[in-house]
This record gives sequence, structure tokens and C-alpha cells, in this order.
Amino acid sequence: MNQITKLPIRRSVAETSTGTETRAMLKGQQTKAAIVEAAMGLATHLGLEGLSIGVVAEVTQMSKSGVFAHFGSREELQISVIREYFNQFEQEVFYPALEAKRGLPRLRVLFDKWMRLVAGEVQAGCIFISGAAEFDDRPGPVRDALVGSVKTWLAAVHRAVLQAKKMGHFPANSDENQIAFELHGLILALHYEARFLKNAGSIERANTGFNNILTRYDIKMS
Amino acid sequence: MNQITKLPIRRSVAETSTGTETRAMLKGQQTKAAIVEAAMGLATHLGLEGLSIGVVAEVTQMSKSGVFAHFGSREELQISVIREYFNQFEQEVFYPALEAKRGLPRLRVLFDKWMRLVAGEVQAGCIFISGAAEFDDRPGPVRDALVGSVKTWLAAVHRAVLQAKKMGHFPANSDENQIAFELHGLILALHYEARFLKNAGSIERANTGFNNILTRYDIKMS
DNA sequence: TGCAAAATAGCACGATCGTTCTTTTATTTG
DNA sequence: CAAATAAAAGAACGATCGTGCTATTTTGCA
Repeated sequence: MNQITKLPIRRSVAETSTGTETRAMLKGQQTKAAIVEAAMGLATHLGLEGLSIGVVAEVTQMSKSGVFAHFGSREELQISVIREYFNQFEQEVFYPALEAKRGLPRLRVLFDKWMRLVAGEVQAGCIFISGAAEFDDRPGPVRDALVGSVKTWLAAVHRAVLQAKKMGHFPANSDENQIAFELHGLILALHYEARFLKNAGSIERANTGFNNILTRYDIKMS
Repeated sequence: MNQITKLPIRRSVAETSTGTETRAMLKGQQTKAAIVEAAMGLATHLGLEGLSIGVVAEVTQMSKSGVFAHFGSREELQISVIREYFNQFEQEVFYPALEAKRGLPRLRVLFDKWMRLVAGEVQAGCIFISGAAEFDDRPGPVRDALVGSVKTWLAAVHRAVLQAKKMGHFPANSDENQIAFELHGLILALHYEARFLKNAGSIERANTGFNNILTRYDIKMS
């Protein structure tokens, strides 16, 4: 119950396996994984709607139909990208936080990694944010996949806050939903101002926002 | 210096004028305004990138070339939509706030109207938010127009906070930039959770967030 | 090594895209 | 009312889109 999903990531098992026991990854799934990775790279810049099978084929040096065959539809490609992004999110944000002590320290790490991801040390937008704007009005399986991933992640954030509260790091009368909401807002403002407005210092502002929440409950900064 | 722009809106002067003095709005600009209005309606649902001259023509019951002739390019249509949305923003958020007393009361109204706009009492997304996700990586005149409008608006928010500070409603050591950043975050979280996740009660949470900022400075709630 | 199966390429389809050019219609003005 | 001008339509363009169908190539296994 402590992980976002039960499955750990096994990114490219059997990279260049030579033995006969290499049942783990057929050629097909290997290239499929490569396609998804390339598509995700495109989607972080062009958005999920900006993804086209043609440009993915171009980038991966394949034919359109070759790419298409792996997914059967553009929507399935988009969903695969969402799943892959979710995995990356786990790796870069969630798992590192698990290594910190439960409660406020873990929440700190969580927020810190989250900040760094959406601010894009490596220049790349957050699909959970750009996708929300693209699919807030567009029902269908892609939206469902996106909502599912986002809700899973936000639930994890909520759990982290709740845990901090139960450990006495936040007062008993504090509202963990409200805190999670405000944290989300700080992340979104950071993403907006850093990515779109290209404002410098947005990370510091988001971080100050985090500290301000603590100050509100008379928690000394860590 | 107190308005976002100097020009007030004059929406459809000479609706059905019969006299000869009807110099105010030629037929062309009249239909152009109607096109922009329709396009804005579409853009709030499909995003600025989702706008196509074809569907605008369909909605307005015109031919593609008829629509096109008014703008000369799709980008110019998008820019016109941004400008129109900015005007609507002024009308629905900014001007009402001017009627409140300077300082905290005005900031309150500002935030309140802002909340209601992005939460979409009438179901419609905020172009300033969806557009940011679409154009954070896409240079060009559309992005420039979008950034310009957004910065103008955020500067107005900043001014409102600063004014409240200068009037002693916020303490002298408070950081108006930080406060504006956090307010923006609350709005973005509201938009995200209300529009995308369809969470009920998001407005209340954003409003509580506002009050929490005041509480931090020991300001009693209004 | 040969054979079945999987993976990829090639090609074509209908649709839609933004845009250009030409023609027709509507409006303004003298 | 007629001439001048503005507005709108019509048709076509090259490009790109997602997708289906058929070949060809590559891979995995006996």
C-alpha cells in the first residue's frame, strides 16, 4: 500500500543478451519500448495531441506502418506514453522519496523531486500538466489513462501528507487535503512560470511556498 | 496606470443600425467580431491549437475562404482570439475588482472573480492556462501574444498585492511576489482539479488557500 | 539449415489541414 | 441608380493525418 503501483520498473531487461534463455524481451517489444521512449520525448515537447505517428516514425527511423503495427491506433500509442511517463515519474520522484524517513522528511523529498521534474532541469514539460489542459474536455480512453495516472500520483501525495500528520509533524486539526491541494498549486505555478514564462527563481518561490505552509503550523524549517 | 489596458471594450456598437451615420462598424468588422467570438468559444474547449479554420467556418456558417480572408493566416486568428479573451478577462475579473476599495478588499474581489472564471461556472477552460501548456515550447507570434496578455494580467495581480501591502494590509516585510505566486498556484490548482479531475469543492479549497495566506500574516478573515 | 511466425516496409485510401487564386455576391458611395 | 469597392464563396493545391491491406524482410525455433 505504500507504492504507487506494485510493479517496480524493469527498464530494458536483456539489453544485448546472447544466451538462449533470453526469453525476457522479444525483438518486437524491444523496438516497441524504443518507440514509446521516443514518443514520450516528443510528447513532452509537443504535447500528447501533438504526437503523430508520422513524426514518431521519422524520429525512430521506421516506416509509419511499422510504428503503427505496434499499437494499432494512435490512442494506444498515447496511452503507452502516459504509462511510460508514469513509470518515469515513479523512478524520479516517488522511489527516491521512499528512501527518506516517513513523515515530513519524506514529504520534503517528494516535493523537492517533484519540483525538479516539472521545472525541467532537462528541458521537458510535464505530461500530467500539459495533458490535463489538452484532455479536460476530451472524453475517451486517453483521458481515462491520464486521469488514472494523475489520481494515483496525487493520492500518493495525499498519503504522504497524511502520514506526516499522523506522525505529529502536522497538527491534528490540519487538513491533509488542503495541504495537498496547496502543494499541487505550488507545483503548477512553478511549472507555469518556469516553463511558459521562463521566469528565473521559480523553484525558490515554490520552495518558499512549501516552507510557508510549514510556518503556518509553527513548524521550523528543515 | 491602474488598468490592464487603457481601452475599454465596446462590444458590438451599432448592432442593427439603420441610419447613414453608421460609420462605427463596417459589415466586415462585424462578421469578423462574430468569427472571433465563435473561435474563442471553440478555443476554450479545444485549445488554441485545436482551432481550425474549417470548424470555425462550419460553426459560423461561412466558407473556409470567407473566414480566412478576415485574418490572412491561422496564427492571426489565434492572436485575435487571445486578444478577445483578454478583453473578456478584463470585463469579468479586472473591472469588477476596481469597484472594490483598494488594498485587501480589492484583492479579494480580484481573486474571487478569477476563481469563478477559471473554474468555469459556464463550462469553459481558461485560454491563459491551456495556452501556456500548448505554447511553452512553441516560439512565434502566437506565443508572444499569449505571454504578453498573461504577463499584463499577472502584473495587475502583483500590483493589487503590492497596493494591499502599501496600505498596511500585508506586513511590510511580506513579499508581494511570493504572495502573487501562491495566489497563482491556487488558481492553477483550482483549474486543474475542477476542470480536469472534475473534483467538487475545489473552489472552497482555493478560497481556503487564500485565507491561509492571510492567516499567515495574522490577518483576520473578511 | 529450413520453416513458421513475427516484425517491418510499401503503398494507397479518404479526410482534413492552411493557403492561394478566381469568381460571384453584397455593400458602400458618388 | 450606377459605379466602385468590400466581403464572401468556390475550387483546387500540396501536405499531413490515421489507418487498412499486401508484400517483404527479419527473427525465433525445431
